Amino acid sequence: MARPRKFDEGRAVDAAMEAFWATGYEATSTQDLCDATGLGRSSIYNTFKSKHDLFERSLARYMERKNGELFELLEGDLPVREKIRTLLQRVIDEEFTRYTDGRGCLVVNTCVEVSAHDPSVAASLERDYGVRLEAIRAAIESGQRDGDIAPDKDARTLAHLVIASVGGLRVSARAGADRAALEAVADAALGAF
Amino acid sequence: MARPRKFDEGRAVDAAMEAFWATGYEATSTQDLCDATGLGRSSIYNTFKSKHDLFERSLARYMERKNGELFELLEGDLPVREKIRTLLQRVIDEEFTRYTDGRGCLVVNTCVEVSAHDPSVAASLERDYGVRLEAIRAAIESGQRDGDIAPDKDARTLAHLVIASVGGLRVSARAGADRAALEAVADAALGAF
DNA sequence: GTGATTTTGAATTGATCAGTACAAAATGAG
DNA sequence: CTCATTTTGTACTGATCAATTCAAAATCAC
Repeated sequence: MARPRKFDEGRAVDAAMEAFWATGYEATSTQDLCDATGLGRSSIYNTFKSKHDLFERSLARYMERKNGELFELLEGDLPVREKIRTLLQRVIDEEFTRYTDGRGCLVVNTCVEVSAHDPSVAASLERDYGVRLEAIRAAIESGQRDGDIAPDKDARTLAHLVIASVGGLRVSARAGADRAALEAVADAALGAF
Repeated sequence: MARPRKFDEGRAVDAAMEAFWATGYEATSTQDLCDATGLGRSSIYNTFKSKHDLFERSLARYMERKNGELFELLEGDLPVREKIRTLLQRVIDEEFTRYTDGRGCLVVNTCVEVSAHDPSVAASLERDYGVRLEAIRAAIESGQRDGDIAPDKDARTLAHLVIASVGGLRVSARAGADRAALEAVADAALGAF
């Protein structure tokens, strides 16, 4: 029928995601996106409606990837408290990984940088928050049935606490807190369980 | 001697601070800064070296203001736990104040948006973190001497936890968590005391 | 091969970016 | 008043912004 694409759309979104993740939405230019994806401007605008559209798809891809890791962890057979501990430890490890240092988490970055000025992105973030909340809440309730966590505690609240702890650790890491301090904070947060 | 300025430098920094706070560093243009301050470009560049310089002064002004409020709270005569509770409640109230909705906290915003790409700003944020940490730690130790907080707990760790809780609440608010959820999270964080 | 269809690259759009040049306006010192 | 000094407004710099235009290149159905 017609000339075929010589690039993979998914890989392009992945590459764009890396760029937005490293630099932020505003500070990533369309030229940066061309460089990162290896595509020309025409290919990008022919495939995606706009920089904004490509960003939303990059963000969705990031959420998909990160939530996949989260679900995998939660589906494992560790005691729930250990699952949460592992989650928080992973966040700390990520924040202090030398090669990716400073990127943090695209979801957290987007919450702070774009959500207030972009209703569509805000809705996407809110949906994602709900997905994570529900998964963590279910894991905690399961832990309560197993007797790992006191049954009188509100699983939903604990799930909110886990999510807030992740955000808090990430912001503190960016603010200059050292690793030992964040590990102590994670321990303290686990004390609520 | 010479023609006098017809504007107040401090008020100009205040106005610039509001602009950066509302819109972020990258998304605030020098024209926005002219509009916000009411100054012409010449006056701005004659007074401040660059947009970056004005940003750093705006950030310093914000820290000064916010830390002033914090010190005032910590110097009061509430039990320490109540001081922390008040601090967290204020953060939640701020995040849900209709007129300023979405601005969040300039320090948190800057941690996420700027710190990784700007060593000078990162150093300023780290210094500020240290200032807040020390003030909160001292208040907690004082509470331990008063018997309000168990003396076997590490005051420094609890102070890190307070700062991380503030960051976590602010990120969660931007992610779409509702007020009741954040108040429950704040209560849970207070459980560590 | 021919034609319909799509992708691609290069050039270009007007707008906006941060920052500067420069002369007019405003002041106090003498 | 006159002069030295500083601020101010306007116009402008070259660079870069997101996005578009358009024709050449590439493919498949026929």
